[in-house]
Amino acid sequence: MQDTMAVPLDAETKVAERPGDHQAELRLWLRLLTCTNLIETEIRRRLREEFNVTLPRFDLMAQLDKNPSGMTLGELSSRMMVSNGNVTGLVERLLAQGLLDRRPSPNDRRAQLVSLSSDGRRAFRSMARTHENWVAEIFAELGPGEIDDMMRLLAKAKTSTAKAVANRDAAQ
Amino acid sequence: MQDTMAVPLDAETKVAERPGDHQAELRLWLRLLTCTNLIETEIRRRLREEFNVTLPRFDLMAQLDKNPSGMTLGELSSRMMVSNGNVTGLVERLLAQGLLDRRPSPNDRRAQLVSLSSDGRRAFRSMARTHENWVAEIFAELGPGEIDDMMRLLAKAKTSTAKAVANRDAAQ
DNA sequence: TCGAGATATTTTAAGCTTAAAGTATTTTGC
DNA sequence: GCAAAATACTTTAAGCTTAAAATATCTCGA
Repeated sequence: MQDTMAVPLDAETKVAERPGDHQAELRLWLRLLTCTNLIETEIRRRLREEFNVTLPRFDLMAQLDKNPSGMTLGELSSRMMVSNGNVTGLVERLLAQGLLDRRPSPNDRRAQLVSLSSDGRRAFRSMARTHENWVAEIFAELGPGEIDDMMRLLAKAKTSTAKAVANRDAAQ
Repeated sequence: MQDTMAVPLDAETKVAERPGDHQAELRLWLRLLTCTNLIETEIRRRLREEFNVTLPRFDLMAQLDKNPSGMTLGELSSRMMVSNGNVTGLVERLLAQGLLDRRPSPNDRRAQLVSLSSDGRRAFRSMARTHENWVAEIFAELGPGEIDDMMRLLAKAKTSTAKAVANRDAAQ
């Protein structure tokens, strides 16, 4: 029978061949999204309540902490996977708070380099230590083996998604 | 030695006792967030490009499709896990598009019932079928066993998070 | 029944986010 | 060199999101 033949189909073909019957994947996506949102909401709430900071600002500061020599807005944009215009606004607000320093790029008059100010670095280091403990608390019930399993499964989901994105891009 | 004693500590205590050394959890959270955002961005893009609809509007319509007799804004708000004010705006925009019907609640003059209009239902059914195939394509490289594993791990992460949230709430 | 508290919703102010268009500068190919 | 293309960034308009305050209505107990 057609249905039981071991024809090697690529993932895209498999999906196209069997419309309907994707409940398992749909439930997985729903659960993945719900779970991630649950954690993200809690972390946003704690950052706001304990440090009066937003998650995007925290993330931007984390990038700068890893790059002490400074980054351009374009580098921040691609590392954070957000638009250029988004970074423009975030940097403005962090500069206004005195958490960032800004200087012109020595090579390129279009670009500017931003880095953590000493206040910014001090604030970030303190937040990061606490943040790490929050995350550990949130995942406390997962054992080391389960963490490894999840890392592996997420890596696979990521490459699977990348292929779907590539398929879509190829089809215009 | 203290470090090797098999003292039964609950998750919260374990975290508090060993500040630092939570790299594995931190990397897991980063990967979970990145992977979910990758998928979410792709789905948002396809919804916009193929159907000119946003993810929040699609989600709201999905709730109404599951509840054909209509829902109050408050029910929508709690099912979607977003604020009341958020739902007010989404419903306004969907009404303006002619995708929703609205009527006063028969019991409660404060509340209103919204449901999909016939246009809305037709549009949603069409989008939902395609959306299901997108999700299947995105997770195509995961086998049934891997989907089950991930479902189980996410469920565990969810209960673990719920406990962390409860801990935090208990501490004010 | 009356008033206090609860509930359903809206409004407001602030911030995040994007796509698209615009500006300034640099790079590239001839 | 110089024009065209690429790049770095900003601006704009639109939408999403929240917390907090405000409004309207309902419920419940004395």
